[in-house]
Amino acid sequence: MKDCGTCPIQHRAVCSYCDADELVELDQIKYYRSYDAGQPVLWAGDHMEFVASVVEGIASLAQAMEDGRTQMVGLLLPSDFIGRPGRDLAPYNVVAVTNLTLCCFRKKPFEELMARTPHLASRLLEMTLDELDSAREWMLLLGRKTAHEKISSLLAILATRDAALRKQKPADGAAFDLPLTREAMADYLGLTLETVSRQISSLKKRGVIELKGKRRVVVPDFARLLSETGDDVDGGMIS
Amino acid sequence: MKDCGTCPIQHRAVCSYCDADELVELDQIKYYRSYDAGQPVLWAGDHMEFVASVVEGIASLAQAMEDGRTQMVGLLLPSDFIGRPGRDLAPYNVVAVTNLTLCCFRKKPFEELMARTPHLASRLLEMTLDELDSAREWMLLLGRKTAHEKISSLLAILATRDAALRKQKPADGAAFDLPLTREAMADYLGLTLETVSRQISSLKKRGVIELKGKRRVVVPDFARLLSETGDDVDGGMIS
DNA sequence: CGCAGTTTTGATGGACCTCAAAGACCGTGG
DNA sequence: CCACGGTCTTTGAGGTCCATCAAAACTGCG
Repeated sequence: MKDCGTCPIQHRAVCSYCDADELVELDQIKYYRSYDAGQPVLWAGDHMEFVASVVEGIASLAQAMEDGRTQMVGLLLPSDFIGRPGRDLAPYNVVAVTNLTLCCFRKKPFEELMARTPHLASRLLEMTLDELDSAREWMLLLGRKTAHEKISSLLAILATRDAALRKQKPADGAAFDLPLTREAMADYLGLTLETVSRQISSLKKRGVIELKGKRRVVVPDFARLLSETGDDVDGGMIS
Repeated sequence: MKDCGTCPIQHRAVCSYCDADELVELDQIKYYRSYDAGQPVLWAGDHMEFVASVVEGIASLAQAMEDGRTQMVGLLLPSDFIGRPGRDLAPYNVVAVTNLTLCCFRKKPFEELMARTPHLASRLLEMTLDELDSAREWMLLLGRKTAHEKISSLLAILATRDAALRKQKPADGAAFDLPLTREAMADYLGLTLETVSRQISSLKKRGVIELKGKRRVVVPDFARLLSETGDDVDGGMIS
């Protein structure tokens, strides 16, 4: 049980608007839980006895069809929220992509607390609206972008987010880890893993990116990468 | 200015949890506004001076790329909400698909009211979570379904929603209007209008649907239609 | 009727999927 | 240390679904 005062996501999580009293209440119903990379957190249809904030690591939210086709519908990063007040059954599969630490809240008391304090509810509304925006952004990618643009967009987003973690803008020469396997990227982008691999090879061959080892990506010219995404060079990204 | 007491969406709209006092306050900041089919409501980047509920008709929410590729990211039906408290600029194009009536609230006072009353905020949270679910459902369709399954899914959803309007389950022989042009369907499904047309012709030829005139669709065997969507026959649809 | 917008249908090509095999990486155990 | 298996990745060859280009048919309307 970690202390909220040293929590790395305290300023962005669902509890970020809470005052000291509310944090005390939350403290009483929370517990930490960890998962190794690859482990499932929830299966679609599971009964959920908690809601949670991602403290560290990355989780994926995915839907599967009966024949095995899979579409990732969200990447859960530190401070993102898992679960929905008022809902019992998990609608999607949640899997730990990297080693993962969650700050879980027992669902029932969390819902009661939410009904009593507007701080939790209003922050959750903000976060949900943000997620809706990124889901819609992703719909454009899935429906209208080429394989080439899809990969470039994903890399641009990962680079941007990685820079944001250090409170910077993505710069030329920026390097970041690629936390996803080819298959996970394919499931996120609505492609096959072979196509993902080919497009990455092509970006590498054309000098848009460089690979240091298998997991580290270097972007020598960020504007060049952006120009491959199909988005407006300036705007495009909302979040 | 219509009376809330006779409003057709009073039990589902953002104001559905409001008590009489709150409705009085809302009444003072609201106004009706109508659009003909095809008319734009908002362009991406516009300054928004109102938020609104759809009272009657259908609007589309769409993103466009510079080269003209367009992806619809939402269909706004009666009781759906337009706009986001706390945001100034419209992120998407909103267009009236059919004749459309909105119940608009001046944005600033609406935000103030929302900060004061949890009723509005909690209903909006619910609605936003529902929209997030359908956006994610749509991501699976866009990323992983075939053209064939996409069209079938759209028709199944339209049939289901139409039945829900009369508080029924979709039944064999159910008929409904197709409010979208081929192009609008294509933009929603991430296809070209030619592909949409061909798939509809194929469904018609195989007897899965019948067309009465140009706009009316009859579904002789609803289970048959569902089996063409690629979804679980039973569950699949969340909303 | 003639015209503009929408829809249908046809022919062709290309982007991406599928199937297949080889190569890289990594931990384990002999 | 190297062999070995497992997982992930790359690369290749071929096929298919859907986009593209093009034109005809249909619809509604002045």
